[in-house]
Formats: sequence, C-alpha cells, structure tokens
Amino acid sequence: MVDNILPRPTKHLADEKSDREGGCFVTKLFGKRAQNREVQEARILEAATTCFVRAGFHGASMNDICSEAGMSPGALYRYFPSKESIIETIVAAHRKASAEILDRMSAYDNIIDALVMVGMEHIHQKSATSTGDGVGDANARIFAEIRAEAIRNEAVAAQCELYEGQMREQLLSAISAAKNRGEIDPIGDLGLVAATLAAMGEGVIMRNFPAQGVPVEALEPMFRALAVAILRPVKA
Amino acid sequence: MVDNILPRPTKHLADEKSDREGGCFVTKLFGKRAQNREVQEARILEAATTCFVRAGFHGASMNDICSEAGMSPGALYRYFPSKESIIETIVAAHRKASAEILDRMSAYDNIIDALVMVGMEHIHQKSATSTGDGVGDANARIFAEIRAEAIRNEAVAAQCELYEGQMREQLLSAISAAKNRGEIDPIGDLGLVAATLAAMGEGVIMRNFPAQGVPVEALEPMFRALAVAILRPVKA
DNA sequence: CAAAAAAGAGCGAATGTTCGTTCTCGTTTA
DNA sequence: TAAACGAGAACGAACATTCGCTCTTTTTTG
Repeated sequence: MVDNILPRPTKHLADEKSDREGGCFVTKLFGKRAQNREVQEARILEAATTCFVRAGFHGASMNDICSEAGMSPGALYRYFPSKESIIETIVAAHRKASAEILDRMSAYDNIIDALVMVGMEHIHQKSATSTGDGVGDANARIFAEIRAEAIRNEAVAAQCELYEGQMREQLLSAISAAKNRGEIDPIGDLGLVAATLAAMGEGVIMRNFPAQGVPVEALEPMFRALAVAILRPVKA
Repeated sequence: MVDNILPRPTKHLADEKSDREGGCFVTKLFGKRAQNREVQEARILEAATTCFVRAGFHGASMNDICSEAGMSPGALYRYFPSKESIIETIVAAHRKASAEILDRMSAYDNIIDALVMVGMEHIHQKSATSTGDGVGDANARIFAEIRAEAIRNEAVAAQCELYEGQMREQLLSAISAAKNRGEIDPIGDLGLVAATLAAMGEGVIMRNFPAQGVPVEALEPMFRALAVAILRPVKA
C-alpha cells in the first residue's frame, strides 16, 4: 500500500544507479516527473471522491473513476495499486482534516466556545480530497460511507482509529484542563463525557442540516446547549 | 425428449375456479403452504441480516445468504425476487421498529422522561429481523449501513423517509404539546429542536457504546442532560 | 375415493454481466 | 535510449439471477 512510489520496480539495478548519479535522485524527488505524479494523484483522488459521493465506495467502479478523471485504467493503476488504496487514502485525508480542527481548540480560553467552534467547523468542512465545486454535502455523505465501511473493512477502521484516537485525547485533555481550573463541572466520567460529546456532534454532522435548508447559524445554539448541558460551566 | 416443451402454461381458468370454491381461498391465505412461506421468509431475512451485519449490504453475496439460510439460490429466489427486495424489507423492518419506540412516548406525562426512554430503548434495541443470538451490536451496525445506503439508493431512502417522517411528527407534536402546557421553554425553532435531538441521539446509537464496554446505565444521564439542555424545562 | 394433473418447493449447475486488475504496445520525456 | 507514461483491449473471478429438473403437496377429475 505504501510502495506505490516506484511502480514496476525491476529492482536489480536501481540501487547501483541512484548511487552512481545523485542528480537522478534529486530529479526523482523534486523534478517534473515527481510534480506530475502529485498532480495526477490529486486528480485521481478528486475524481474518486466525486464518484464515491455519488455512488458509495462499492457502488462506484474503477471505470467510473477513470472516466471522471479522464484517464485510462492503465494510467490510473500507475498511481494507485488498487481501489482499496484509493479508499484508504481518502478516508485518511478525511479523518485527518477532522483531527486538525481539534488542533485549533487551544486558541480558546473557554472550553464551551472551543467546542462550539469544533462543531461549526465540521459543519463547514469540505471534503479534503475535492476542490469544492461538487455537491455541497459531499463531506457528510463521505462521512456516512466511512462509518459504514469502517465496520467491515479493517484497514479503514485502522485509519479511523488512528486519527480518532488523537481526537479523543485532545478532547479529553481540553476537558480535564477546564475541569482542573474550575471552569466546568462535567456530568459523569470524563472519558464518557468526551465520547458522548463527539458522538452527538457526529450525529448532527451526518444529518447534514445545511443541505436540508437549515441555516448553519441555527446550529450554533444547539452545539452550545449540548456543550453546556454535558460540561456544566460553573457560574463566575 | 422434445415433447416436454410445454410444462408450465395454462392460467386461463384460475379466476372461475377460485370463485367456485371458497375453501381454496382460505387454504391459500392460512394453509400449510402460506405458513411455510412465512417461516421461510423469516429464515431468509434472519440469514441476510447476519450476513449484512458481517459484511455490509454490498459485501455479502447472495451465495453467502443462501449458505447462512441453508438454502439453494433457486429456493431463495422463490421467496424474494431480488437482493434489493431483501435489503428493502430489512431496512423497513428496522426503521419501523424505531418508529414504534416513539409510540410509547404517550405513556409519559413528562417530556424529558419520555425522551430519555426513547434514547435508552434504542440502545437496547435488537435488529428487528434477527432472533437475538447474533452479534450484540447488530443493530448499530445495520443502522450505519442503512444511513450510507440511503444516500445512494432511492428505494432505501424512501423507506427511511416513510418512517422517519412519522417519527419527526410524533417528536414534534410531543414537544409542542409540552411547550403549550408550559412544561418547557425550548431553545429555537421547534422543528429544528426536534431534528437536533433526533440527530444527536442517533449519533450515540451508532457509536454503539455498550459494545465498547460502556455500561448502558451510564448513557441515561447523557440523554437526560441533552434533553434538558435543548428543551429547558421550566421550574415548578 | 383413486387417479391424474397441476402447482409448489427445492436443488445446483449454468448464464450473462460487471468489475478490478493486468497486459501489450505505442508515445513522451529526461 | 532507456525509463516512465498512457491508452485500451483483454482476463479471470465474482456476482446476481435463471434454468432445467426432481420430488412433494394440493387440487381437479372421472
């Protein structure tokens, strides 16, 4: 899955050569060829995301993706070794983008505001592997697909766990810090409190209210009420 | 060899005959054959549910379902005309079971208690088309699968909408009744409030906390806090 | 009521299609 | 000039579904 950096290896002389000429090595990493590779990979991921949003991971065929990317199967398979690897890349990008939203919590000195920001940013989030001009609810659709896929696909589950483990930790440490400085008085066990907040937030994200005509601003008080109810800020 | 070419024709006298003797009619509806049909259909649905929980709607093949049901494809296809129809039947049963939990809300004179009951009952809910001795989290798994399938499959989306429309109405009328009798002071628009409650509840159900070692009782205060935060009961 | 006919139930091999992937070969690039 | 790129036909496996057939149950007929 990771070794798609050197398609069709024929490894026997490769090491000798890269030892022999260093210029080749630099070209490999930063030259036109390498740049093109990145561009093509991005093109494939974007096309795949479009197809997956439309038909799901299993409903979209490799031919669909090829057509969407304007590429033949032979070409596409030079960049990704399998459909599975495309799915895993997209899942990882999606969950990573979610995790990065949590990084911004530290900019807030108020845990409630921080949580509201996390929720609202997720609502606004665009699919990490598409350039925005597709269906508006692409992110919510992909998210539902990922949750279902994680149940049956171990590799996808591992990708989710990788980033969601980080998210759990960040959430937990933010909450316990707020508790320690006397800002809140959460109901129940902190781990459960964090998990419940995350699960309830996910429920709203998946329901994709903006696509149903609900204005995004209307969701802010909902997130705030949720955070207040579970964390119980103490009066100043 | 050649003369058995016409084995299954001749429907022409059927109507006359069923008019002639009512006994046939009764036999058709309640006789051994009809009973057997129901038993077989249930057997297929249970086997299909097991396979779908294990591998998803698209990951499970008809052969898998046949093996699980101890039945040949030829036999199975006598009871369901397609895989699609099995999926739709299971989806409808699942969503119907959810909707029926809401029916019990009317037994409560307190809207908060009623909502907590709805949440907890969903946590305890077993898949409607299986006889319980399978994986404990079958219901949550199927639910995630349904949500993803509803995005791409119009028929499944319609089944969901049918029952979820009922659920929305029940929730909305319960909330507005409580508001009218001065029991609560909900934040924001009632429709949005109901939708948010449902979405957040779904998030918890899908996360399937009991399967992750969280005791079910621990979830009750979470549901209660959620309901209190969104509906804001007024002090007596 | 017995015999005959029809319909139902079941099996498992066969069918036609779709799909992910690979192969072959011509073209471009460094 | 050798490696990378790319196109598109081809391949083999898997899949949902159907077919031909046998055996059993129900219904009709003489």
